[in-house]
This record gives sequence, structure tokens and C-alpha cells, in this order.
Amino acid sequence: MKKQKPTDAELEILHVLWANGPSTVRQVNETLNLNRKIGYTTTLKMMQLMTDKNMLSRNEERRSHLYTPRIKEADAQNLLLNKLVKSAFGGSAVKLVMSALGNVETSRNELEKIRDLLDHMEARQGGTHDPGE
Amino acid sequence: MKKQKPTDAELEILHVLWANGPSTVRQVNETLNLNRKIGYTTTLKMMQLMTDKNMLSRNEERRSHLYTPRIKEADAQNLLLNKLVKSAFGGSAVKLVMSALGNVETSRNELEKIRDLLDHMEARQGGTHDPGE
DNA sequence: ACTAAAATACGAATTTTTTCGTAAAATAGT
DNA sequence: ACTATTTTACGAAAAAATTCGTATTTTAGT
Repeated sequence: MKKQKPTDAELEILHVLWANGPSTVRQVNETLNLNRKIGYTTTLKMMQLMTDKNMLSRNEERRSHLYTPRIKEADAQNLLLNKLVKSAFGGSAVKLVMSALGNVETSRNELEKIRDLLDHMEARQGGTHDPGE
Repeated sequence: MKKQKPTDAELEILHVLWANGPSTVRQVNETLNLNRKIGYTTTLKMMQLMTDKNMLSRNEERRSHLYTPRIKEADAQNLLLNKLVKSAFGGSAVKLVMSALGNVETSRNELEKIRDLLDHMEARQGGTHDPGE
């Protein structure tokens, strides 16, 4: 039961499933094709491989199998985030954060949300979770 | 002249060059081997390919060529960051930031740095609302 | 029961990324 | 000048990720 980083193509599929809930291959494929051309069997194969990898589960009760992600979106995000922190920001999440903030138009509203989060974290005493790679 | 995302192996090499400055293949390879076993010619080839891709430049004055990154570390970071924001956080940098802060060990000191940055940003931009995340 | 449509299974080709072996060229040391 | 060592050049194997074609299975509609 190893946690492995989804590839780009896998992430695309996970996105559809996270957004739309359990879906058939056809549904996923049609959504993907809003962005780019990709064959039905390609999507099928991807989803089968992802199922083999335990990245998706599937319900075979109906003819058209229903696929569901076995990773939560937040977990996948953290996985990729931690990886990026390590591989590109020398392990410093703060550097990443500063960079992200410095690089993006952010509304006062959103800045406030972040400030609130900081407050909570400090209240919690330099609060620390462990990402656990 | 297209800007393309460095792969993982390329990023490892860029890291060494950013940290140590212009280096020979041998120097880079030795640094890489502190972390994992990797053949000399593998590193050589990678760096040659990266040069072909205009990711590195090289100085051939000496027998041992000196390689220099043509991408600034900050630019590469932003590239990868933006990609991650798009591919995993639905385009919302703020979501990424919140997630990063919520999941990583962050010292009070670092939190302060972020708070300062927020102060500057608010001062600098006044009352903008909703940039269209 | 038959046929057409839609789905899965499967193998394999393609493409991209990573790895390395071998040979040729350059050079340092004697 | 000769030899050993180091370096680059090059081709290609190996591994990983993506793509799709064809065959088989399933089922919905007649």
C-alpha cells in the first residue's frame, strides 16, 4: 500500500472524478475531450491501470463500471505539494508560500483568509502537522 | 524559444548548479552521488541534452566544460508552482498556500515573515477584490 | 433470438525520460 | 613521444508514461 505520486495524465482523470463524483469511462472521456482530443480506449486503459494501482476503485454492478478515486483530493494535493517543496524549494514550504503569494494577484479578501489561518496556527503554538511524505 | 518544465532528473541537476555555480559534469555527478548512485555518462548525457534544450549553457574553453543554468532558480520555481496550481489546485494559488501552511511544520518566526509579506501586499495594493481566482 | 451499439479486455505501438556502454578525442604526467 | 587517465560524443538499451487498435463481451431494442 504505497503512496505514489500521480502522473499528469492520472491527475487529469482524478480531477474529473473529484469534481463530478463517481463516473463511467465515457463520462470521464467526454469531459477530458472538452480540453483536448483523447481516444476513448486511452481513457479506459488509463483508468484500468489506475485501478490496478489502487488509485481508483470500481463498481461493476452495471454494465458501465463506475470509478471512484481512492485518494482524497486534499491528500493528493499535499503529496504533490510536499514533493514540490522538496524538489524545487529546498524543503522550505515557507519559501514556496512566499513565492506563490508574491506571484499571484490576491484579493484583500483572500489575504484575510490567510491571515486568519496564520492566527490560528500561532494560537496553536507554532502549530505543526507532519506531511509524512 | 519555449519555456518547458524541467523533468525530475533535470531538476536535480539544476539544483546542483544553482547551489554550486557553474560546474563540470564530474562535479555535478559527484554531488548527485551523495544522494543516489548514478553513472557518470548518465549525468553527462543529461547535461548535454539539457544544453540542446537551451536549459544550460556551456563554456568549452577548458577541456572540462563548464555548465551554467540558463533558467533562474526563481523562474523555475514559479514555472513549477504555476503548473501545480493549475493541475492540482484548480488554478487557485491561495488554496495552494493555505494547504501548504496547514500541512507543513512552520516556525513562529517563519509565520512572521509571511505576515510581513501580507502586510506589504495589502499596503501595496489597497482594496482590490476578487482577482478571479 | 438477432442485430446493432456500447462497453470492457488486452496487447502492443509510441513517446518521453532515464540510463549506460563503447569509442574517439584531449590532455596530463613521465 | 608515449601511455594512462579523463573527458566528451554518440548510439542505443531500459524504463516509464501515454496512446490506441482490435477482439470479445454485454446488453438494449427490436
